[in-house]
Amino acid sequence: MDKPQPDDLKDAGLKSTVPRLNILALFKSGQERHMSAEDVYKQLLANGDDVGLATVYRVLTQFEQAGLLVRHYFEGGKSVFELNQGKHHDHIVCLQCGHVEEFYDAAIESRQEKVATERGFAVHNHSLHIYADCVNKACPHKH
Amino acid sequence: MDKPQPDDLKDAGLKSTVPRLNILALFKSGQERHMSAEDVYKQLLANGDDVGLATVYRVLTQFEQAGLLVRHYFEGGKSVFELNQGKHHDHIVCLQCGHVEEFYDAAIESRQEKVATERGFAVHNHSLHIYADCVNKACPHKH
DNA sequence: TTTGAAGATGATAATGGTTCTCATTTGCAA
DNA sequence: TTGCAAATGAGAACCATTATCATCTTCAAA
Repeated sequence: MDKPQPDDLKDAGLKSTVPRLNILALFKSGQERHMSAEDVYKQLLANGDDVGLATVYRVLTQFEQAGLLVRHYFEGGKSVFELNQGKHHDHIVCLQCGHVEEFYDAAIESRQEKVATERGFAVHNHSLHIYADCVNKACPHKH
Repeated sequence: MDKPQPDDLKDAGLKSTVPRLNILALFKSGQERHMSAEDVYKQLLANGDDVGLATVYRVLTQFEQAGLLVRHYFEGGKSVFELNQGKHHDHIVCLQCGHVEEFYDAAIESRQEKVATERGFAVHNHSLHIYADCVNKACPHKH
């Protein structure tokens, strides 16, 4: 199941509409894992899909609430979305080319939980963003 | 040296002006460690200082660049500043009352560095935000 | 398959945080 | 005290995002 199924939407309690199918398809295409609303909007237009920016924002938010997408608040103001693959991970963001790399470190995860509970907090979620520079050659990553 | 010294500004290469002194004094007063531009603006007005919002934003940014303040991008859109005390730390933010608690965990820090360098990144900085609920009684924290 | 109403869309206005503009004021070295 | 570069403040401008609302779709029921 890589191609968008109307069921993905149905299961999320959302009507299966053209904009929603297109947006889900875009994320599932995997070309770009992390996209802002603007990115999605432009990509859809480039694909010839006629969609409104307001709809993109709405759908992105709905998908987030439905658990289809995960939203990230990176530095820079605009939030970025990625397909929810179930498995949590954190991010390294290249300050030069904007490339986002994902990682998961069990030790970090467990220490976080420990720190929070020790202080009487019930963890909801967390975000760990490492801002760095791609070190080798001229940014091995895209753009 | 807890009261604002003109030298703090001089050392940062900034002219010693009334708004800058007031803003620095506010942070050094320690009443509120984490404040948004709006928070600072309102507090200054409440103190009887006549300042413009634009100036607050400008000064906050200058202080950040000068290393006097540290800026945080918590969820919620607006950035928050705190006095730079030299020692890095991360944050737990209560989703109910907005209370911010600081912590430092050496294990987490070193694992982060490891993860990043392993992937060919030169770490610039990072942000680790744990979003949680104060677990005991009705939010032991303020507001 | 047609139909109708709830729900979705999209153009645009509105919002909220932040930055820019520019005329006026201030800090400070000479 | 003076002169000017730097700083300030009021308001316009900006940008990402959300709200409004008239029109258009989806989909279940007939």
